[in-house]
Amino acid sequence: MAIPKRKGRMTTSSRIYDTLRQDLVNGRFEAGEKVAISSLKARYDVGLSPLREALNRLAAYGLLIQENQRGFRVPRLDRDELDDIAGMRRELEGMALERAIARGDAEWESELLAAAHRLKRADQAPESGDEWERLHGRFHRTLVAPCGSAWLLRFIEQLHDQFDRYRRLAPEAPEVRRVLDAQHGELVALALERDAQGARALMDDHIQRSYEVALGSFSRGRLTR
Amino acid sequence: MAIPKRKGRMTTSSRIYDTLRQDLVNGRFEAGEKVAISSLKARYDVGLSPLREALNRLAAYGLLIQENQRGFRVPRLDRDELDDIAGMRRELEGMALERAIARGDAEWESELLAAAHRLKRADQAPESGDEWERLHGRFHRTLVAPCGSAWLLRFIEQLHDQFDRYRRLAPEAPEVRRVLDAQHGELVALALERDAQGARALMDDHIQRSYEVALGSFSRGRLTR
DNA sequence: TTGCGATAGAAAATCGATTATATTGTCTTC
DNA sequence: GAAGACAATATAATCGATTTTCTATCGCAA
Repeated sequence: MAIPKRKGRMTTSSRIYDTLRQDLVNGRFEAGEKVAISSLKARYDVGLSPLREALNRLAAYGLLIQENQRGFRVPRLDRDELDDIAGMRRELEGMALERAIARGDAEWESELLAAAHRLKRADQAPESGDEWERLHGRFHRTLVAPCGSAWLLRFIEQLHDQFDRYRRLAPEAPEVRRVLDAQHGELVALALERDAQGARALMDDHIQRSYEVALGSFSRGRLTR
Repeated sequence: MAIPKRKGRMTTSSRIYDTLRQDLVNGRFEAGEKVAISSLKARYDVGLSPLREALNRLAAYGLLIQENQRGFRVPRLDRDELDDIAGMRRELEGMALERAIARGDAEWESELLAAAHRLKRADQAPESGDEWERLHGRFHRTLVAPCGSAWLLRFIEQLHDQFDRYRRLAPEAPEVRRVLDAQHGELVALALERDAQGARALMDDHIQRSYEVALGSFSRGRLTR
């Protein structure tokens, strides 16, 4: 068995990239805001070079907008773009889910059950929102993981990050939240039954409802920072 | 080789990004090769900072692999990955084409005809391969442009770049090339007739044949640099 | 031999300072 | 007053040098 590589191989660049990505997805920057590089330098206590490298990566990834000679901006929240992101999520995650159901093996079933269980426990422990986010992302990743297409997974990941920018700013919607949480379990059930059609339909509905929650980012949500 | 200065707001970073992207897509670097930063510095006659920023962007875009503390590598050419890329192209470009046909207006029809005509002329003038590549890319972009989804277009663009890494290394296939060239015209005809089904089917076939050409990158093509 | 540790050299990552560009504010002119 | 020119300031981009980390090689012991 191969020895697991040292996790410690991290550069300042990569660390700050991860941190900034999280902070951008979680709405810790005002949408549309100009990102003053020197203020980030102070805020995260890093040098210019690794910081700029991280910003360049984030711009290529789509979480920042880069304008030559004018630095970086946080993308605006835009209703049409949210529609686009949600629509693409439906298409791509539906596709990925069907394939995953066709290809996933017994090990996948186990991991899926585990991921769903962890998420369910987090649903009921409302104290740690960040932990819930982590497990939620992980559940959705696990669901589509064996779809067989690395590029499809990559795109889905990217869309999730974009989508979450909106969702995390939206006001809480406890009733919808309860439905969404329940759907996670139903998705697992349909996946285990290998009901691709049913699962895809449910995923579609799941994303649609999430989208409706995320739409809230345009009303009250924007102001509650 | 010096980086040509372009008009407009351009940074060294952006210039070298464009150049490197082209060079990577066109197979001017050996697949799997480790990219020695200092050799690039000499090759393109730029400083370390803008070069590293460009490399970071390219890694986030998927044309390079970044390994912490070990710099950058050109991704290997991998048969399974080519399958993946071609498959995703079929899915996404098919989807985009259907939507474009449903939404494209008269102006789109004009631009499409123009793009197809320019490409056709380039087909018959085999001297300038780079120009043909430019017009070919432009034609395919025009075809799907009014699909209505910026993210879909973004993903398609990215997949094209990935696909072309393989295609440009593959040996010439004049007979298939002739078929592919003819299909461009047929695609325009079907688009103008608003035959979404037919156009999608043809696009599927078009990508499939291109894929078969690109497969050649695994035999002789690899050596013809 | 084979494996281990030390080490010199190479390469990547980062820093501190400089240069180039954009932005802001002020003054002038019409 | 509004528009434009200019200077002052702020910020982005880049450079040259330094620090850190990897990698190849060697000597030595089992």
